Amino acid sequence: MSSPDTAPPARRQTRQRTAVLELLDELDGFRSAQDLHALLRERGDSVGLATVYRALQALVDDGLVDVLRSGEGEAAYRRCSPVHHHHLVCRACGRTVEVADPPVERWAARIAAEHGFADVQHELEVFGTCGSCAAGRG
Amino acid sequence: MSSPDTAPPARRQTRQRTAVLELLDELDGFRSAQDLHALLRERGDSVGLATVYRALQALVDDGLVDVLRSGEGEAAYRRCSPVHHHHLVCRACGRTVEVADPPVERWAARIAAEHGFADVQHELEVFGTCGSCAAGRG
DNA sequence: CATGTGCATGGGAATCATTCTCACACAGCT
DNA sequence: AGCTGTGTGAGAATGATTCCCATGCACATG
Repeated sequence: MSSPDTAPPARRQTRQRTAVLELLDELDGFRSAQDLHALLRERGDSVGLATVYRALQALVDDGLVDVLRSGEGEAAYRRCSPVHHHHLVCRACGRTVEVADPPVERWAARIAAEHGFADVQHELEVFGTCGSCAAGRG
Repeated sequence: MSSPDTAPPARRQTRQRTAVLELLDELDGFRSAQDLHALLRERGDSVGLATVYRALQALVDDGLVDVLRSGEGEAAYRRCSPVHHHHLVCRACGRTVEVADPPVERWAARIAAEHGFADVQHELEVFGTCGSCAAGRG
């Protein structure tokens, strides 16, 4: 099916793209494109905002980064493992844990089949308050 | 903390809010605020766009309507049952089925507890192509 | 039923994230 | 070193959603 005839994107390695990926590697938790752009500026790795968006989109396409749409419609990005997984996110500090969920996978497939749906795909995110944040203010 | 002393909002019943809710009752599947606004106009129930947004937000707060953020950051609304449930949405025609998922509920709670997360909440949506859409191209 | 008070309305401006435009720069190849 | 096409950047453009604020209407009251 997914034939590799579509030539590989052949991403060109530029200072900007490297900077974005390196920044994501250092951070934990989801960050908005605007946040990342600001962080890059502080660092001195000045990159245009549009370029940050483009780099993030390319990374998402390549499966190196995951996107999460926050409640306000602001997209948040995070460096993630390439295997299918879901997220357990602290709504206070943003700390994120990747989790696998075999049961949910099967459940989704079964429910979809029962209703005659094909080509199934699912999105699952779990939000909560992590231990540190629940304990004290810090 | 969140004490119930905050008096109930005591929503005022207006022609506009009634129109929005009635429209949602007739429709199946998630619709964007802009769509709903356009539909109301066609119907003759002219309502300001800002008012549609306000009415929808109020309905969401009251738990009468569910929101779903589409890939493009455009919010979609749908009249839903007040009990906790998830959605099986056809990505072609938008037809939606409400589904319950006891196993996922438990799984989420357990995973969260294992990682020390409290006050857990989860979001799960399943997307696919429904029978009608998969059958013929139209 | 007449009246008063305040939330609701509407429309256009304001906000904000994201994308587009386009001339110019540079990565990768020869 | 020279070519060529993709990547970049600054600002304009787009589009959804919210804000502002004068006016309107729902609801309680006398």
